[in-house]
Amino acid sequence: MSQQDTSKRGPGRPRSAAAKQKALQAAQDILMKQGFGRLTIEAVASASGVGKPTIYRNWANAQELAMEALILQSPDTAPSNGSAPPRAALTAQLRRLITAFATTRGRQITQALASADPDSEFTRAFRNRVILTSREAGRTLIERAVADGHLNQPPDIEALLDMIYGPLFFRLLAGHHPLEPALANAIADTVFAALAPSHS
Amino acid sequence: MSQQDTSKRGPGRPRSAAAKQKALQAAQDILMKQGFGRLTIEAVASASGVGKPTIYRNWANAQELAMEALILQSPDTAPSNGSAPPRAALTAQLRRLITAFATTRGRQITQALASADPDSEFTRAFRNRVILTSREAGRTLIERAVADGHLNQPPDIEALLDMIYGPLFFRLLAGHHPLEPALANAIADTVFAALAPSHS
Amino acid sequence: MSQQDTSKRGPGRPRSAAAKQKALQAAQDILMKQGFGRLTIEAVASASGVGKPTIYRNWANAQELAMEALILQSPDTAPSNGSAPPRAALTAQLRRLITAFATTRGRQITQALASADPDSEFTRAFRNRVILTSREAGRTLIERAVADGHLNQPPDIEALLDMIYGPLFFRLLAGHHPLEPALANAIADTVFAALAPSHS
Amino acid sequence: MSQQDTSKRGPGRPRSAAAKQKALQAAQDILMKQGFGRLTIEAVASASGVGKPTIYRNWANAQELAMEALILQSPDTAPSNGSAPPRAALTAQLRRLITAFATTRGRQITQALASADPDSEFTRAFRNRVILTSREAGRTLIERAVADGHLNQPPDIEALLDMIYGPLFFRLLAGHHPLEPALANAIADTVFAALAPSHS
DNA sequence: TATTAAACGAGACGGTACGTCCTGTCTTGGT
DNA sequence: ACCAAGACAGGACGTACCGTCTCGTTTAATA
Repeated sequence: MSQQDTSKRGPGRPRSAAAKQKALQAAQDILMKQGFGRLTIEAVASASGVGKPTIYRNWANAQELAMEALILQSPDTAPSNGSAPPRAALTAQLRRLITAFATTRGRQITQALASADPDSEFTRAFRNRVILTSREAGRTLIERAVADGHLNQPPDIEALLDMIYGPLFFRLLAGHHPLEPALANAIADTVFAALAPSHS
Repeated sequence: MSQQDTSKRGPGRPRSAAAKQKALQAAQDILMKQGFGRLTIEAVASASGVGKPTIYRNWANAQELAMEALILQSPDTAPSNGSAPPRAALTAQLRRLITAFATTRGRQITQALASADPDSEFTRAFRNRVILTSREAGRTLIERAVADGHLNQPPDIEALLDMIYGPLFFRLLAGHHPLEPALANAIADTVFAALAPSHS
Repeated sequence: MSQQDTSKRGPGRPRSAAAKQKALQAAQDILMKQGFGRLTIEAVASASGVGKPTIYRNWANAQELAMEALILQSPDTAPSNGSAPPRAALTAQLRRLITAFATTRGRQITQALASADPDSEFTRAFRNRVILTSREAGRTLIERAVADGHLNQPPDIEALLDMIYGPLFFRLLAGHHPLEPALANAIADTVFAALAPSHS
Repeated sequence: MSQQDTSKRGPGRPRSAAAKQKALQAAQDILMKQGFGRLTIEAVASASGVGKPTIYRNWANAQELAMEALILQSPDTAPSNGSAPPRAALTAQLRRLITAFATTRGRQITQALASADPDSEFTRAFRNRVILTSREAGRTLIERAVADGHLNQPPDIEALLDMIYGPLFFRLLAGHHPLEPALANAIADTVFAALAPSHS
């Protein structure tokens, strides 16, 4: 009888969800108003009224806190709607991503990724939630298009996905070119041109 | 002739090239042995025997110093050799980039880009030297291939270039997949498949 | 009654008396071995193992720290023993002061007084503890001698006290003449000559 | 063309008295407007347009420069006018000193004396010019009064002089009491009471 | 219901690095 | 030869955060 959880929890006061929430809220505010570089534990503690040790109980350092705050700000990593034709679906998803990232948040995500320990559990979770969901949705989309005969089987799906989603982060990171919606069409067109079924 | 320069120089003792060089050398050592996060002005000053004010006279902060040190470490951004067939030339260039970036240096470059002020003059120079030379070499390569009839004219050359070079930085930044040489072939193949001349 | 204090203490970790003590000890050592000019916050921090911010939490600057260290070094500003005849008591007190000040400490006290903010609370405390206790003891001594008929009432007691104790600091400050025990007798004799009761 | 100019003058450019004067003027300005603590070599160089090495050629450090600037500001160390009765002459001299020192300058003189190397030649000169001229004038005054029978021979003239002039510096240094003109009378009266000829 | 262990806020702790200022010395080119 | 300008190595300044550690005060599960 699956009694939910064996409830192995020591005695004592449980962690306060409210404190964690207040800290996250303050972190989001600071990210928006002051930027990634100003997101210090001290600033969050003083802005939220939460004690520093409580923050350290929930996150190992400011990067982790920033990543969790950035995850919460994720507007909607919702993948493309299933029924649309594949090229339009991919274009639409990329367009949504570009719109979502072309703000301060996009830059902050690259900063978080660059400064975080790449092997930490938190970083993995951040990557999954913020980047890889879209990339996995893209994989699904491609695979379905292949199955439906709209595309040839790509020889290296991982490389193809990185060619689709990499340009966004490249522009955010290097800043050599603005992150414009037109990029979405160009990417989708190139992918579909490269994998177009033979005669069609 | 060759009057070189009329030596327009303000009064006062000129900056010491030796001091700048010592600081850069120390910065490179620290980058290699301790990583980007340990590259502090204090550490460079103490390791190089150069005074802190002298360092601040040459660079506004540790990021700029790191960027200049990373530029100097650039092994060879030499573009592809001209005479090879275009696809092989692109593959070779990407392969060389991947080899050069798959070390600590690649990660450090993303960290520098992510943490630096994107509008600073120094950042612009860093971008040009470290990233855009390769990207521009790619542009030349593509344009020549188009002119020679090996490729169709791409509708958006900027997007195409970002699809070629973006995946490298994407993998460095997000770490979801290792930066392997096989990526070079996959990218080049995809590009040439997408832009293959009509009948072929 | 006299409920002493209900232990009014704010929240948070209380200041560490040990840290303060270690800093003071190091400050005293530096004063003795290297002099007032070498008493820097950095030196105290590094010699005592106390963090700089902790030092700044207790003292606003090196002068204040120096003053507190000098107070602690006060050997004994104990006033003269009551029962002696007044002139001998004054001579003895001056002699003790001269002996105590004719060392490095005397010079350091003038340096501290000269360099400190004259209106700060700390300076006031220093003045009271190091200088004015002796001066007030002198006042008591004079007043008792007047009451006992050994002296006439001086017209300006403040000026008289400064004539008694000023010469010591004058010599320490200007260095035109060494601070010798003979000065004690000369001062006491002059005072008692000036205020000798009429017929005597 | 550049005919040498055989005007007999030592080789090389002569030292500029103007530069020294400009530096001293700037030092005085800074002393008046910003105080002793702000009198740095850098500030003087930048305010006066004189190069730092030139300043170091004339003074070994900021204290010496401050002392020379303070000497120049000496309003009038003129001793008392000879013909007046001795007590009035002493009172008048003390009054003038008190007026001159009760400004910022008095405090600055104590700061200079306290911070300077007591054995340096410059400090000796400063002491002589700023302090001891008055004190020697006092000695002359006392000695003449003794010779004229207005005073008894003091047993320790050095101590007596320090009892006369010490109180001024004591008040400047310790700040326990303002430096008021009334002090002049009190001191003179005490001295003349102590050394009044026997029957009077 | 009382106990009790852990979480809470506050804030001090030892540190590290910051970026600035000043020191006293040393090149420069100009006069 | 001396000047101004200004760069140099060095070192202290006072501040900001780091991540850890007491404090005294809740708070809620357990006993």
